Formats: sequence, C-alpha cells, structure tokens
Amino acid sequence: MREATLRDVATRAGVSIRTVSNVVNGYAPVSDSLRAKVETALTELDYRPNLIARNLKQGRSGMLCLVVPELDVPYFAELARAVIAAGRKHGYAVMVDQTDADPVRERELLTRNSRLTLFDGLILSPLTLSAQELRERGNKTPVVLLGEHIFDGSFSHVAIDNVAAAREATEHLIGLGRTRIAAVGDQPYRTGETAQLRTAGYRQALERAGLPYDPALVRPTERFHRRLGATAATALMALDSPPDAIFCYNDLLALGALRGLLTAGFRVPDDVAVIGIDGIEEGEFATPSLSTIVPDKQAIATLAVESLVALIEGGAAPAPAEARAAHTLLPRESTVGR
Amino acid sequence: MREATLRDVATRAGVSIRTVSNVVNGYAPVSDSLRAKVETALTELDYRPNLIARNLKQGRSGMLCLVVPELDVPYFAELARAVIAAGRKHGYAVMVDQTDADPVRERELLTRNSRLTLFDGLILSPLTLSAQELRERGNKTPVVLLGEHIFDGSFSHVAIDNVAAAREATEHLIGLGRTRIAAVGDQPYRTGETAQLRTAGYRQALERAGLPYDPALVRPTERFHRRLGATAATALMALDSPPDAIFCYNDLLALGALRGLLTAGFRVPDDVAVIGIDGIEEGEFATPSLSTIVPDKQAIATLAVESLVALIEGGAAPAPAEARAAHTLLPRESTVGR
DNA sequence: GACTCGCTCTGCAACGATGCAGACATCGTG
DNA sequence: CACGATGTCTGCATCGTTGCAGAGCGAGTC
Repeated sequence: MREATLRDVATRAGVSIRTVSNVVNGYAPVSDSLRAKVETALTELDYRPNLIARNLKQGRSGMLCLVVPELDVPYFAELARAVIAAGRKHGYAVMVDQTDADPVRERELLTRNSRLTLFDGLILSPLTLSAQELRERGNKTPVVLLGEHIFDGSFSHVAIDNVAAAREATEHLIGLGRTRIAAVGDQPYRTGETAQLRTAGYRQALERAGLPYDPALVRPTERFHRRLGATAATALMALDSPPDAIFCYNDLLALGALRGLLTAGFRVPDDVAVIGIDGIEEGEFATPSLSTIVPDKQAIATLAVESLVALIEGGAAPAPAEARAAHTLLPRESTVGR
Repeated sequence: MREATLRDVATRAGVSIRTVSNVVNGYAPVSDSLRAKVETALTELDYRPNLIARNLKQGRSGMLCLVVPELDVPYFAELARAVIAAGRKHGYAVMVDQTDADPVRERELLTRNSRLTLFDGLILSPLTLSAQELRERGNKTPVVLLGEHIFDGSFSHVAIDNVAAAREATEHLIGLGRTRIAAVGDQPYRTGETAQLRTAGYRQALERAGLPYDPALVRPTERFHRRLGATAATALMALDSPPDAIFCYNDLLALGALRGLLTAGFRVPDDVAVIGIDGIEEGEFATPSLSTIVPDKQAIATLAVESLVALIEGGAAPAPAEARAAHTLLPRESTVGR
C-alpha cells in the first residue's frame, strides 16, 4: 500500500488539496469545521508528507552531510557527534558518510551524480583531494573543509593550529627533560599537509630548545592507525641511540606505540615518554593514560556548521572564512607518570 | 548562480529536454551528431542532475539510513563501516545518524515529519523504543532492527545469540579455574533486553558449572561506557569477598574495568580476569589486551542490508526475517595472560 | 441597497526530472 | 512506387508538494 498523498486526504475530506496543505503546515487561516474534517482524514489515512516532493518544491532539504575518511577512527566519531549536535541547533539534520580513506570514493563526491545534491551543504574532511579538484567540481553544493589539508583560500575551512599544537606537544616533552625526541606520523607527499605541519611544529620546538634535528627519529606512517604506531615505536627503539620520547601525530598512533613499547619491555614514561594529538576518550583509560593535545571539537563543529549555514543561507557567497579552533595540552601518565 | 537544469542544456543545444535526458541516462539511442552537441552543452553548463527531482519521479532515493545510539561507541562505528560497505554492494548509499541515546530523539524518528521519508529503508539499533511504538509509527519506511532489543516478530531483525555469547564468555573464565565471577552491565528494566539476555547466559554458565549465583556480583550499569566499567570494577573489588573474574557486557565496560583495576593496584589477569563483548579494535591494543567475544560485524551488516533490500525491492512485504550472526571467543591477555 | 473589506478557500502553475506514446525521417522490400 | 519497419527525436503528462492570484461569500459601512 502506498503512502497517502495530499490528494487522497483532500478527496476524503471533500476539500481542495491546497486546504489540506494549509492545515498540515498551518500557513493560512482555516475554519474550525474544515480543519476538523481535514484532521480526521489526515489521521484516518495516516498521512505523512512526502519530503522529497517538498524538498523539490522548496529547493532545500534541511540536511547537511558530513564526510570523513573513517568513522571508526575515534577522533572522527567524536567529531561527528559534535557536528550532529551543532547542526541540530541550526535546524539541520546531519548525515554522516565515510570514504574509507579511498581516493576513488573521495572523488565520487565530486562527480555529476554524487548523492550530495540531496544535501544543502557539505562538511568535508578531505584526505587525498586537492584544492584544484575541489574547485573544479561540477558540484555547487556549499562546502566547508575540516583539517589543514588543501586549504588555499578558496574554501571555508576550520582547523586547529597544527604547527602550534605539534610544537606544544614537543615542548612538553622537552620540558620534562627529554632530549632525543622522535616523531611518528610524517607524510612527506602531496596529501600529507596536516602531517607536514605537525612536523614543522616539531622542528620548531627542537630548534627553539637548541636540540639537534635527527631525520632518523622522524618516522613516516601512511595512515594514522594503532598498528602503524606500534611498528614505528618498536623500530625507533631498535635504533643504536633510541629516543627517550615519542611525539605521535595522533592518539591512535600513540596508543599503538604505547602497546608496542610495553610489549617490547620498555617502561612508559620512564624509558620513553609518549604523547599524541586528538584527545580521544580512549586515551584517558589507556594504561598508562595518554598525554595528548585536545582540539576543541565542540568549537570545530560549531564553527564548521556556522560557516556552512552562512554559505547556504547567505545568498551571495560570502568570502570563504578561515576559522581556528583552540587546543590544549593535557598531560597524563604517558609523559608525567603517576 | 543556480544549477543548470535539463531545460537549460536543451535550450543551449537546441534539442528537446527529453533528448538531453536520454543522453544523460543513455536510455534511448541518440545519433552521434546530436549526442556530441548535447554533451558539449552539458559540460559547458556544468550540468548536474537534480537528484531530488529524480527521486520524486522514481519514488526512491537509493539511500538507506543507519541509526545508532552513539557513533563514538566504537562498536557502532565499526558496525557503521560494515553497513556502509554492505549497502554499497547492493547499490545503496548508507547515511548514518545517531540519537545520542536520547529517547526523545529516538521517537522523532517515528514522527510524521521524520526525515526518514527521504530514505528507502532504515536500519535501526533501538535503545528505548518499544515494539509497539515502532509498529504504530506513521512511517511506512521498511525497517530492519539490530540487536536483541524489542524483537517481537513484527520486524526483520539481526543479532548475535546474546545468551550463548554471554555463556561462552563466562565459561571461558570458568575454564581458567575462576570461581567467583562477577557480571557488569545488567539492565533490569524494560529497555535492557540485551543486557538481560547476557545476564541469562552468565547464569546459565554458572549453573552448568555448578557454581553458586551471587547477586552481589552482578552490577547494573545504565550505559555501556568506560567510566561506568571502572567504577563497577573497583566497587566489586571492595567487596568482602571480591571476584576473581569479571565478565563485562561490552568491551568499553571491560576497558574501563581494566583501567580501574590497574589504578587500584590489582593485577589483570593474575588477581582478576576480565572479558568483554564486541571485539573492538581498541581491545587488541589495550594493556593487557582484552579478551572478548567478537560478533561477526560483517555478517550482521550483510544480513541487515540484505533483509532491508528484500523488504524494499520485494514489493509485497515478505515475512519479517530473523537472522543470527555468528560470534567467536577471542582469548587475550586479560584472561590468559601473556 | 450597493459597495468595500476581509476572511476562507480554491485552482493553476511550477519545482526538475522521467515514462509513454507518437511524430517524423529514413530505409528496405515487394 | 507504396508500404511497413526501423531508428531518432519530441511533447505531454506526471511524481507530491507549495507559491500565487484570485474566487466566493458574509459582514460592515455609508
């Protein structure tokens, strides 16, 4: 049985379609007697408005889309929660999609037939897309980007200050008296901008402290996953002169490193201190608990949604806004011990 | 500037709207010369089909919606990944939403204006909704339920055998020689069906092994979060005769318990063994690594999507299907040590 | 009593796409 | 040369809703 339409209700109630629509939406004044008749018919037929039709007519869907590389990376899951909440505050439903960190699927977002046309706006955390590709997309859906990646002034964009965050993480380790500090997570190629910014911050901290920069202590990882963190950390400890601290470019790498180090028999933080970035809840319950830089996810979400809503409702495109969210150092056992 | 429509392209190419549509969709044969003209116009105007309009005409959107209580609960995030993948295999895009474990928001899903009308089907992991509420919803969108909750035969439904899973977890602990086994996560009220099934499995195992059932060892928790696991575990160890093993109803509780126990100075598994359910990746990297029951998330996702697609494309409603996904015991350090 | 006013209510057109039936031109066949 | 068959292309109606303009009607005013 198909869903009842306005026409069905109108026939049953003996009124015009338009009047039913008015009753449903409360747009125009309707006399009590008619209203009652219509409402009876509405419930009898169990009418539900067809939102697709409404959207077509109104040219908007009231939905935003958040696209992240991987939902099961806790940082993105926690961010998604915040974005969904921020969207609701502005009257938008936020639906989440993931690209599986697959460049092909990221590019699908830009194609002609992308499902994104269904949404009023897009919040995208790109992984491999270049600014140029994004600019040339056929898609006119308003976009706000998350993360440092590919920002070139042509899009609204929200991120933390990655250089500062990395510098502060490294300085925290230096402040604890560590002198051979490794970095895990560099991505020295086109799509690794965020990682490169963190490397820059790391080097700034070393420089300011007058510590030498040793390329052997910087380990690239293709992704920011636990297992790669474990591998990198144990490899570092196998060096002739191993590090006494490891700065990981995100918490998953750091948590993997923790586990790898403990398995290999190293004590954290006594032998090696470890710090990450992301402030995911998992780090609080790890053993030892993980020191980290906590980005203000609430702020990121709010800023992203606000920029996007401005783009959508602002009519003429306002200039792309670049917003910075705050971050704070959260020292825990993995650097300062118990 | 608004998006180009078929009409715009048709005007520019000097052909009928219908022909442009044919070129775009490849439906009917079009001569090479016309096709070329149309394609030029298409790219010049950067035409993108309006999916809302297409959906309205075709009566379907090609999108499924997955609704979970909390995306930042890793089990749901990992499940979401699997569901998204399974959906793609069947030609559907899956969008994810969360209710924040808020009963009000769960009920919003059922209201007249629910955005769900935009989707061809719904995969729902309900938390507080009753079967009756779901049955009485105005919404005719096909639904498949995840988890044991509220299944009463009126909906298609996918879950693991929670009783067996809990029994096997408990039996694993018993097999290691533990005799005072606690359970963390009971929810002895209407919306706690899943938890209650796990309690049943726990009691079955005790009974079969001839171990006494001690109500003091069963700790309810309102949610399945790390912090509550930590609290419950430390409370248990403060008992006059503390347990020598703890079965947690999910991995987050277990990971919280691990941390709580270690902070309180207990050795895991020497003093207390700990096991969870969910098989989330986090448990593999915890210290000690977490023993767990791993539900076959791939299977859950596949079964759910297949049932849903059957409902959607099957025309006349097929009988609701009840599907069971497999689970396996994965012993790790938190029960068997290193 | 004619007129305006204001309140209800209605019909038509439109959003942008596709399904369908048929128009038209071209071709092959007897 | 007439005919039907084939291959391209088009116009109209339609999906379910809302915007707009105006019809109809009773009440109020002079």
